[in-house]
Amino acid sequence: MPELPEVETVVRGLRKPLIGRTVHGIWYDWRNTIRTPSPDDFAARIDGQTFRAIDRRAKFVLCRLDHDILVVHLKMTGRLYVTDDDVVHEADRWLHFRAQLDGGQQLRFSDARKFGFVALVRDLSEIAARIGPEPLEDDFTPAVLRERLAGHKKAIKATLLDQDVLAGVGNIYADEALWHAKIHPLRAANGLSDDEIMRLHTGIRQALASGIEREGASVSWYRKPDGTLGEAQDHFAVYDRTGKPCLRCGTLIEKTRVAQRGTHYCPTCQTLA
DNA sequence: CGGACAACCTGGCGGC
DNA sequence: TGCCGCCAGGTTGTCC
Repeated sequence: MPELPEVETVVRGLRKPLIGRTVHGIWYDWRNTIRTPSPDDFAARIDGQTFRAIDRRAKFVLCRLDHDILVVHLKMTGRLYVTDDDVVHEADRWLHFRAQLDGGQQLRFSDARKFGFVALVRDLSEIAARIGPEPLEDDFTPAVLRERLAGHKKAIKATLLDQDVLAGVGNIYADEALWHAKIHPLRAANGLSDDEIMRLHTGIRQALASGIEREGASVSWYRKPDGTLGEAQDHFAVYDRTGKPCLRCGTLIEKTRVAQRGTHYCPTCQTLA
């Protein structure tokens, strides 16, 4: 599911039900779901801690407890939600982790593909050493983008997906941002003109802001914490629009592969030369 | 360093 | 209906 807009939507939806709640025990059924520390240490450490704040960094959900951070990565199919103890949730079919809360509620993590994980750390750097700048922060300027792209001569699409270069952009929003900027996904990252970098900077922020505004893209697995669909997919310019007309010029959108990822673009608006 | 590719896993979908 | 191959929003590690 989850790129920056989807994770941001999850974070916003979890604040109200989670902040102020205290953990009283955990349950899990898949060893790899708890990345660190060991399940026994995890259980002992989290017990009795209260959720104080919920934030996002890149695609990580950061649940700030009294002494630790409960970090959750949703990867492709992760879902994170709070329900009453006795509620059977539609996503429980793939439930792998649960934290019992006071007040008769539970924080649940479900993940059909089991790529996602939860972790308990003092600092995010323990599991993610280098993460690029947050593209929606005020200090992310075109100059910062130019500096981040310098030295990367591989395809701009692949570079945008690199979380060390820039935080939070994934396959959907990379395609959308490049369409907005009228840049071909195979252009060299360090070969963009100043004007193109300006357009890409705008395109990245526009694509991500639009995604957040629509509360994420429910292409297949993603749901908001309340279980309902996001609406960003109804406003894509190129992603999942193969064979449909470009919203700018009418040319049919094409799909190819860049960095082993499905890549959608307009062959007229986004050229290599 | 870059690029290709496999791994980690499962589910959904289209085609036959 | 059943089976098969392919695809999927992410990340990491390996090999050349």
